[in-house]
Amino acid sequence: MRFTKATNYALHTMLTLIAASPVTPVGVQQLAESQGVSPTYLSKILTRLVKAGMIESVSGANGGYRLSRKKDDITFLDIIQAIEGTASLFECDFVHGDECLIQDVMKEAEEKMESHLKKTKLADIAQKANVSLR
Amino acid sequence: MRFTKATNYALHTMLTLIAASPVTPVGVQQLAESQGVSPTYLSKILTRLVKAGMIESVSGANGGYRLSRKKDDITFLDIIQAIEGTASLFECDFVHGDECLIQDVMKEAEEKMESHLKKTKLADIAQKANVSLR
DNA sequence: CAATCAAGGACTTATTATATCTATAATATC
DNA sequence: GATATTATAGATATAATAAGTCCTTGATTG
Ligand code: SF4
Ligand code: SF4
Repeated sequence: MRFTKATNYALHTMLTLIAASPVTPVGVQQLAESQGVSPTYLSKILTRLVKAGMIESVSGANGGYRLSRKKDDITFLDIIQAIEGTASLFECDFVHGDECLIQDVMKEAEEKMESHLKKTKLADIAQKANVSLR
Repeated sequence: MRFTKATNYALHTMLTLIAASPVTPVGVQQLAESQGVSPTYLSKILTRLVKAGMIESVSGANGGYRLSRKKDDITFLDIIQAIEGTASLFECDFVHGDECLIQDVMKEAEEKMESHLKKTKLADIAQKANVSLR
């Protein structure tokens, strides 16, 4: 079990967008090039962020993507869940009674992780270091 | 990103072994049947637990698997790492300087989860409820 | 020795991740 | 209004990993 590369791309793109102008959109071409990934693929990933309401897209010439929310509202968890989904990391087909002690432990562990990802805002690290890719 | 089914099998098997006799081994046949998984596949999984030193195997007739450590030494994390490995959940090909703020956040989040899995012993829940499978 | 059991290698199948390609729709600029 | 630019979306392709099977070998019991 690993986080997907898509999550990695999403995080880096968001960092770039946070550092960029909140008005002038950045094209996927440019975003993709700096990460060494194909524009079409990155586009698919970013569309999920759009649907999650974190960024907005601008079609047409000079179009691209820009933030839709305030920087400070965006957490690591938001981005990760937009890409990876919100399903539990530990899935079990059966249901043994209302409560399962195994799942309880696993879920609680997961929540510890999510809690940290939720309280860490992307803007926190964006200002600390302007991450230069590649 | 999800935990694999192999981890699920490993956890359930360990719970069974903890509840079972520490001397008389339990055959993989029996362990597999109770979980609805093939014996050969489960065998592969259990071999990893053997190599991790948590259980020991007994070949030959009336053979099988039994605990090698004390119950109280075995944590969720032990089992999970024996199956899933210990690699970081968030991998990045590049190395941008000694420290990367993104990886710092992700690693710390991961450690929160691991910390909980490490402090929870399997024996804790084994005694609470004798999990009956299926 | 014969039956029983785990270990391990080679292989297959299923599922998911990681793309690519093409067509379509929206927008800006001229 | 025509053209270039750019995101969206569906279909498809490839790669990687998970999940499972099969068969052989070697250890142990009785
Ligand atoms: S005990 Fe819990 S984790 Fe195990 S099979 Fe039952 S519901 Fe699933
Ligand atoms: S900034 Fe960190 S996570 Fe991003 S590419 Fe560099 S090392 Fe990797």
